[in-house]
Amino acid sequence: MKYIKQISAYENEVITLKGWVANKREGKGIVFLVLRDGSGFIQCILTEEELGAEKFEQARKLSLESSLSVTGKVIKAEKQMGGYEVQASEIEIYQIAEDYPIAKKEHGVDFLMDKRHLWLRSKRQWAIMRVRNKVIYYIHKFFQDRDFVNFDSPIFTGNAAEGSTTLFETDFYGKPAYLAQTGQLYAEAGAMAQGLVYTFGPTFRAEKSKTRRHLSEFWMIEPEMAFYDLDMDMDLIEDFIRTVVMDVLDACKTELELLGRDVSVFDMLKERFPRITYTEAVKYIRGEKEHNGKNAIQLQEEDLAGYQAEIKAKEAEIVEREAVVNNPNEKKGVKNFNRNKIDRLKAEIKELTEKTDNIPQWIESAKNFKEGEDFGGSDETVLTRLFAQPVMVYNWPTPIKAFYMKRVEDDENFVKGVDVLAPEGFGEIVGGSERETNLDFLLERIEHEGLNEEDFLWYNDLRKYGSVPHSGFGLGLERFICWICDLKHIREAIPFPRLYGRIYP
RNA sequence: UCCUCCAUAGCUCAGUUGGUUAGAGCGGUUGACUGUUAAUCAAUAGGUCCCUGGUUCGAGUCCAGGUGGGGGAGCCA
Repeated sequence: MKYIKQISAYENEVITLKGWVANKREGKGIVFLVLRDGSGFIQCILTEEELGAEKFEQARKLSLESSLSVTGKVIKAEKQMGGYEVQASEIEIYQIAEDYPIAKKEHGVDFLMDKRHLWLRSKRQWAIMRVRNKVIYYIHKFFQDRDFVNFDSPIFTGNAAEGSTTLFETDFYGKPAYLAQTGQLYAEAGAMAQGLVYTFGPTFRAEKSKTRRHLSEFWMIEPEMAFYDLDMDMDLIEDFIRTVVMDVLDACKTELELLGRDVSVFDMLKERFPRITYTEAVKYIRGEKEHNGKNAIQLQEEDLAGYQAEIKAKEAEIVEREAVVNNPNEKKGVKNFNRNKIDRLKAEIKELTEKTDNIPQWIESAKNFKEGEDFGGSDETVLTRLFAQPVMVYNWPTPIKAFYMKRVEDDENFVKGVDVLAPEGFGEIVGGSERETNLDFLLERIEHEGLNEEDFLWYNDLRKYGSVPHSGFGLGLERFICWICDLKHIREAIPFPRLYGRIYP
């Protein structure tokens, strides 16, 4: 069996490929077929001359997503994606597909989400899933290369690990149980047994969030390291992000090109990531402190003006193109082309308008940011806009962070947590901390959070039997993929997204 | 839970200050065209205008409530 991915090895040879019709165009006596086999896409040329009248007639009947095998000669074709095409001498049809619902035309998200099981076949989704696969592989490789042990945490848990988030409740032999929102506490037990561990599994949050950054079910990677302090933790995070991203860029050149991802933005990863304290970050957000002569508030205002100018330009273009469409002497093809362009421009304007509607609120909230609050999505965007690299914000106010984070020496108002914010507005991709080892402090925080102390007896044991400084972090897989692929919405980063109000398919 | 926008053909969308028979493109079907890359030409089929109620001589259009969805806030990875 031969696959499209290896096509270059078979130049001028006759091979057989098996796959599906991704696209088709016809002329008299000739059919152009884009075949996809999962490993890639290739154009096949089916002519009446080569196939004979009967087979050619079958070929003409091939609908989108029909399954077939194509036997033919591999020919170099510079113009084609992948550089080759197949001159077919024989075809064997498995099935002529029914009318395929996903057309070549653009579709709305709601429609595509209902057809997610088919949407996954589209080029763009295909590329994203391939990148996801490599991201997963290189994350494992990163940790395995450094002798971390993959350590699975349970999915059913008897308690909420962090008081704030809403969890999915389920019935566990008559007792209430929750789907895990994090594996971290269990990873800590693992680190005390293995030294260096990482979990890699699904987590669940029942937040009624409707944003492009949230999923109800997502995959998280949580390393936990014995004898690591916060600085060592941050060193590892930086090494981790740099290594995995570089590996993936190298392994997924075709896919990222297909996605139109500008990979040059990742050159900055070679430089050290900025590390700033929460207190400094607040000053940047409010526009009180500048970085390289750039002020966060001004940047937002410039962005807003930029978007508004873009909208005006697109509106002007629509007027021009509408004139073409309304010209009775213009050719039909030209009119259609312009009509399509207008459709797309309108969609783009809609998106830009959403941004321009939001930015003023964001600026307001940034200006009025109160010290001690957590960052909102917009505050993160404002902050990351100042730096090329991912930004590490550390030493957070105690009340807004989880109970298990270690207090900063001599200042109980702050804890040794770190959030890593991805550039380009992709938001928080990593959250980590050094863990509290003082049992009294822990008990105090557990009580303060309103958590049930009995649920944490086992966790507290870790502080009684050979307690050591230790740290870890959590990476949201889908957010990481969004950043690497430049995805607008997190729902594209996972095969079957589970989000508020959606469980089908 | 709150703010905001939206719902018309299989899909993407028009639909004027409320007015007679609701439109276009794509896709489908049929035919014409040897090399196309969402761009040829022609013909043709295709509608519970999201639901319920109201205003009106008359509602796709206005009003109220509901349902579903997009974006954002909160919360978070």
